[in-house]
Amino acid sequence: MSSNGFELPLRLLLAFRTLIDELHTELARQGHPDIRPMYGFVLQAIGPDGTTAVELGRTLGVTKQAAGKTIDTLERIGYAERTTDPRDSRRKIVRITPRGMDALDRSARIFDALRARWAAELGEERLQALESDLRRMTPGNPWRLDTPGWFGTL
Amino acid sequence: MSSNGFELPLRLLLAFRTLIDELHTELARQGHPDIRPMYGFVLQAIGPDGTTAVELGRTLGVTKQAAGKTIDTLERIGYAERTTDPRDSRRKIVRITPRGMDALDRSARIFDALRARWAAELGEERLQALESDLRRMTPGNPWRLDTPGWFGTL
DNA sequence: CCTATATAGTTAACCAGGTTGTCTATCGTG
DNA sequence: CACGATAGACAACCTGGTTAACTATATAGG
Repeated sequence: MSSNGFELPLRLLLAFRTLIDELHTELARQGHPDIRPMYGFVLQAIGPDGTTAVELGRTLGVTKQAAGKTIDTLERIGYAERTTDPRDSRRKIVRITPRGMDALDRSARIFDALRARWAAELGEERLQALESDLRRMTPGNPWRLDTPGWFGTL
Repeated sequence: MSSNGFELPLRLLLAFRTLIDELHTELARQGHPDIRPMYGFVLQAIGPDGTTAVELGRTLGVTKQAAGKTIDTLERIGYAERTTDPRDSRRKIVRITPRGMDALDRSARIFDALRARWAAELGEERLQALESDLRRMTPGNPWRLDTPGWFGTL
């Protein structure tokens, strides 16, 4: 069956989905029940220095309006906040709140734990080979995902 | 960097997305410009013998209403059709049209070609190891994806 | 100095694909 | 034959996208 080209994409998706599901189960247990898969990516994309709606949209590969809506949501649930830029009053700097940082830190730790589980199951060597192979077959910068909603545009 | 747990899910998603993008570029070139990523999965889930909305929903892990909407779309663009079941007039059997079959056949061939490219790049042995590892870390039946829209519900 | 152009952000209308809840028609069984 | 279960359709709503239009501010040029 490994010669069936249909399986490869399916397994990649399934593996991703499995990891994300496990992450969110654990995140919910640790006090972040209303976080959704993409929020982690978005917070990561905002970065420690903050960003603006236009820039975030550019990073994520969506329109500034879509980025703005996402920021609205993140703000509403307390993971990000908008502040004005004193040097350009058109701009509003989006920053991650302490609660957002907490979610991000926990995500990182949970992902590490999940990776460790994979390593225990497959062996560190095989897992490193897998990661290296995936790195080889995918574009360089993993942040330019165009992810949020690209599967919605399915 | 391979010890950073964040990278694994990202690369899995990116790899999936890359394959799907390449598939659709090629599919568009071969006369199926308006097919969308999930249609292939859905057609696959419908299968050669047809199915019903309820059953399709069960297979894909979505509600029968969502399955019904998807069937509407597939019908509108000519990839599927509804026929009534003579033995149970409540049921409507959804069948793949010849055009739908054409898309499915081409998808299979394109996926095989993409897999061959991976094999050429990584070596057949490494690729088989990768597939086998992914199989080991994901649930058994790849069809029970819960895929359509799960990332929309992101 | 003052006008023209570019940029940041917001709002509105729409779309796709999901959800829940409700309703109708048909099947099948006690 | 009546009643419960099942198939499908419809409506209202949610989320996360899109395009288009508008406001406010910044900046460069004549």
